[in-house]
Amino acid sequence: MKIYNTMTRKKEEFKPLNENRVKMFVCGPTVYDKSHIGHGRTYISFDVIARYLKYKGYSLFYLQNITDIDDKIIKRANELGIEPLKLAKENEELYFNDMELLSVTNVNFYARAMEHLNEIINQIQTLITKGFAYETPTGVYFDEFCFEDFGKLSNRNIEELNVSRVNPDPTKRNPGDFALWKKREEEPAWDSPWGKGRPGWHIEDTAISETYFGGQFDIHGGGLDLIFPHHEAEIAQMESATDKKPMVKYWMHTGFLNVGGEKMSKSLGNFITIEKLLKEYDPQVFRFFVLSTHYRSPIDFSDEALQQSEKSLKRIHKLMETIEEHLEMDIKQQNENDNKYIKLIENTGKEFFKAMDNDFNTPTALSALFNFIRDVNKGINHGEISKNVFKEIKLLFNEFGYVLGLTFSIKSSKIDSADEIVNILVDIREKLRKKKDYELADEIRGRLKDIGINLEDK
RNA sequence: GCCAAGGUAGCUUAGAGGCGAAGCGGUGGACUGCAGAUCCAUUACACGGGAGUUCAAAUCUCUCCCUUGGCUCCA
Repeated sequence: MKIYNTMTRKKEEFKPLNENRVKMFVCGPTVYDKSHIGHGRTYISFDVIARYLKYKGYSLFYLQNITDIDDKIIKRANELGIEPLKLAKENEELYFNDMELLSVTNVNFYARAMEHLNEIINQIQTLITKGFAYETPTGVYFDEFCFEDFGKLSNRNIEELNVSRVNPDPTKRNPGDFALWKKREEEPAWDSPWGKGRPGWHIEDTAISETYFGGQFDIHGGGLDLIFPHHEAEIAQMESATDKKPMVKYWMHTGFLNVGGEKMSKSLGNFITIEKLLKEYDPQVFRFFVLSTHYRSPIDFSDEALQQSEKSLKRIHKLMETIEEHLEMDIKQQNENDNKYIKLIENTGKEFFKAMDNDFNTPTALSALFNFIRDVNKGINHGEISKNVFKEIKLLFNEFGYVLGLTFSIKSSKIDSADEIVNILVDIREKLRKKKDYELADEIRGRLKDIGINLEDK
């Protein structure tokens, strides 16, 4: 299996540090607002990565942090007139809820920054003791020039990063030095050896990952936007604090989600929350949409694209439905074509997993799946498929479904769950059709359509 | 300016030296009282321009053009 490593900018053979144990850390959200579809993209991608690692037999521990205190949270909480931690808690719950709806279910542990204050303080203390960090009247800062590798992940050089900065804090040694601890008197603030204040942005992740993983782990992931400065700072902190290099064996970053070709932002008015998305689309449709593009590529969100995904997904569902029907029918348990189809099933599996092995290439995996669907449909039309083969096909789709986090089984149609009154109308219409009274039958269909109920004859 | 990712059929996306991909759409057909849905078949000069390397290039090299993102917080 190969994974693209942002550090080396190429695909590398995946070998965990410790036999088949895999430690994966992915940067979680700052819970100052509802989550948006960009979060959805990133966490769906890592969910599939997690699923596939498990499927391959790795013993995975997937850790994610939750940033529950920072300037944005405080600002927003002040605007709303509530406690910052309360705001964080509320948004965190919404986040969990969104993730569950999107079938993002493989994080083993969520670590909140505020529940790791001791670890954060300890790590800062270590950095000061070892001479990487220094205290000033405004806070504790990391001295970038003490870490010679600074910039290695984002491919920048430290001199350039330290020339022009707008209004750098004059107490800092270098303009680019970043805060580990911000001294603040006003609430919310916590006690520390350097007085009251709160942690800087980058330190929580390394304090948390060191706590649960030690100084080194296999995979660190996040959105593309986190490479600089966030991940760069993490490397500097962790490798300086522990002296272990490299901190992370494989750095993985997901591409951006754009809306209508533009970056999603509140000022552009194209900001879409997951909550809003799910009012219009089935979560599975969004998931399929995300998986139809490679995780590192940018993906452009639009209604057209989502509708296209909806149709594609339906093609899969339809086949599953047809298979269920055939399993209930009186057809042969096996037949002379079985070998041919068993082989087809095997080859499809191979192709699918080969694509997944190649840096989690879900679009190619899906194209193997659709080729398979075409061949199976053809087989069904020719009456070539036996019950045994149908069962095998079902098993294969279950496997695919597990890895992708998609449910391929049939959904109850809207008619099934419709009101009894609608069912009565449908029954009457059936009788009219048998009597060939199409005029009245069509009127019923037409009027049901007017109120949003579509009837489709078998 | 610096760093990064791109330009592939009408659209959305894979692929990365040789065997012309997937989905959506278009067209034709099957099915249907009709419509729809579904299925099958088919379609498309596909690889931004130019030069080079090679027996062979969408894939490698050079060059030019264009797009997007980052360089302050951001998944």
